[in-house]
Amino acid sequence: MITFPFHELEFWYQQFKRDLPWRKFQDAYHVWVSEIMLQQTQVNNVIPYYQRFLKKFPTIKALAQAEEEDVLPLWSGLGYYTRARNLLKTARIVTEKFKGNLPSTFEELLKLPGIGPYTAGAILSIAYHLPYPVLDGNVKRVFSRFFLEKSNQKLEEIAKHLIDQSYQLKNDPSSFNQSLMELGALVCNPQNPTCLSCPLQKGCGAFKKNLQSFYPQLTKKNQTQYRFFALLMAVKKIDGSIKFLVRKRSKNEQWLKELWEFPMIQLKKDLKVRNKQALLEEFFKIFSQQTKCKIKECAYMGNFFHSITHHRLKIHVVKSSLDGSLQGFGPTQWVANKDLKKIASSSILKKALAL
DNA sequence: TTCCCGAGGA
DNA sequence: TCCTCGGGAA
Ligand code: SF4
Repeated sequence: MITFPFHELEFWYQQFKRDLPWRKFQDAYHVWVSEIMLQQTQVNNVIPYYQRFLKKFPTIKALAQAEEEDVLPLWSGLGYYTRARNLLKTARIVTEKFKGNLPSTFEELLKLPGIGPYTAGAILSIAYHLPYPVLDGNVKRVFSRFFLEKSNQKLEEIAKHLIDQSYQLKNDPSSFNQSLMELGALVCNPQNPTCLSCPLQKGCGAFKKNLQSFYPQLTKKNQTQYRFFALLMAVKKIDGSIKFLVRKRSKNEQWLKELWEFPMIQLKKDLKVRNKQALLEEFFKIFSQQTKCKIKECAYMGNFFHSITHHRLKIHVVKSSLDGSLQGFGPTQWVANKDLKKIASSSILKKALAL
């Protein structure tokens, strides 16, 4: 028997829980879509994506009938794009094999692409009200601090025991798990936990010993690697409207596979921005050597950074008109500004446009 | 600049 | 068991 303030936490949750779009309908489909989007992604960034996604695909069957080209644009800028591809794969499997109902056992859920232990637990507890633990980053942090425990294995055991105990007390696993995650997000946050307003304060080990910043165990991080790129925003007037040239990345690229982007060339070293004329000439050389096309009326638009896990990309942007076609970049197309949001892309495209 | 966050493949 | 994938907030 573990001592834990179940009632205080539940009371706090009912009072302070946020009114999030995926809390409106907590059936398996809504829970699944939201939990996939919330993997590695902040709540506030997910909200608009979730709303657009559900509007376009209100049911799992609607999603199953879609093609990747319909799904990926709704993921543009959200990151971890295999999530969207796996979402579609799983929708098709579930529609064919389970008549459109997500399975309600841990083992069956784990077999589905994109569903791991956390997401399986979330679906089982939130949608099906079954006593399965969820141990995401938020919950891990709360337990680690409350029980002064750094071992992942021990934390998993604690999570299992607590959801069972909570269930014995006739608590709904859905609200118990969500209350833990909500507390981790709103109160017991990573950098600045507000222990003075925390419903778990009384029994909390980290609070008692003032050790909040040492729990949970911090994971060692890879060193950031820098890469430098020249990006070409080629513009052309077609039938009286301005269009941009984009290319589709291949499936062999390291990241952002098969997404559309403004053509980029990796540089051996950073460009010096001080001399803009020299920079433009350098840029011209880089692109004309590798693309066999002529760029003219160049303008240096500036640069920005973009992070992809432990890589940090510094991207220089030149806007120009273009004669001839681009060789060696795979499929290309000219797209009007207003249609750029309809293609699958990363947020690099948005950042370049915003310069 | 650093930090945070699940699943899958090697 | 380690390493990889994106992006935004602080
Ligand atoms: S008292 Fe502080 S450290 Fe303990 S659970 Fe609450 S917010 Fe976290």
